[in-house]
Amino acid sequence: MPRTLPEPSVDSFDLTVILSALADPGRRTLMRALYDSVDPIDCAILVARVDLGLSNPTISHHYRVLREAGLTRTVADGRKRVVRVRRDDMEYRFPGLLQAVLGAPEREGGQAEAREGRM
Amino acid sequence: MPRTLPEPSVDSFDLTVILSALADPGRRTLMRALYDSVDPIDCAILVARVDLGLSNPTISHHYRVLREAGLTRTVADGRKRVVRVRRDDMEYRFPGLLQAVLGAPEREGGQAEAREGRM
DNA sequence: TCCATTCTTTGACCGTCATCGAATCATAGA
DNA sequence: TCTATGATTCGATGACGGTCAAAGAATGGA
Repeated sequence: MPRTLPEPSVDSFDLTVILSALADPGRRTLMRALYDSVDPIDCAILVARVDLGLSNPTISHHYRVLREAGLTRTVADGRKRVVRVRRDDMEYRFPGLLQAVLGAPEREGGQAEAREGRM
Repeated sequence: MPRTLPEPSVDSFDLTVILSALADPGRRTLMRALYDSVDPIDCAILVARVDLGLSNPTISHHYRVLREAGLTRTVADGRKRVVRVRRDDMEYRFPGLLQAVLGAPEREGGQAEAREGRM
């Protein structure tokens, strides 16, 4: 029987907590991978895909931080953990934030970008 | 003679540094006051207006963090410090980020907001 | 030149955080 | 029931960050 792990209600989102959660590069990497996918993803598969180079306890810690900030929803089903971004809730409380944080390149010319106009 | 205090070039903006800078409530308060104003503001006047309840060294520290992240530009003229948001640079590197962070209410029903539709 | 004012830097303190190894827990399968 | 597997918790450690008091520039005025 799947059970949803503890998470804050959308009304109790805290911008400080959310920005602190997004301030970590590893957590942003997880968020981007989740953000690109519409469907929920198996935690283990996601981790294997992005390869953060961190230990299992640390990964688990990061998942928890994201979930307790309200950024993700995690459903435990047996030994499996399925996670997804709380898009609607985030959009309701902080419109455009996820797109601005996850959509922009980390550094100048990071990923494939438009790169036109403006000097 | 006015001199601009050291700041990063727009090409060396670091999302981790910027989000960390914005993760502090006091710094966000400063940023909002700056963001609402089009013209540069005298640091002392700004601080007096928002009243963070912090010591002078701490305020100075926060100003420095914002500046070194690339969020603000500070010009020293005599004993006066004039600061403003680097809107264009931020918009170029992280479009929509400042609006998303500074425009949304900190908590549910924080400031005067639309509050319509959506349950 | 000297003093008073204002901001910054320094140094220290303390709490928080990222990280890992080891131990613990929970579940699926034999 | 027993065991193997995957995730979490615990405990420790090192680093970072916010804060302030005290000391140190820098400036404007007497």
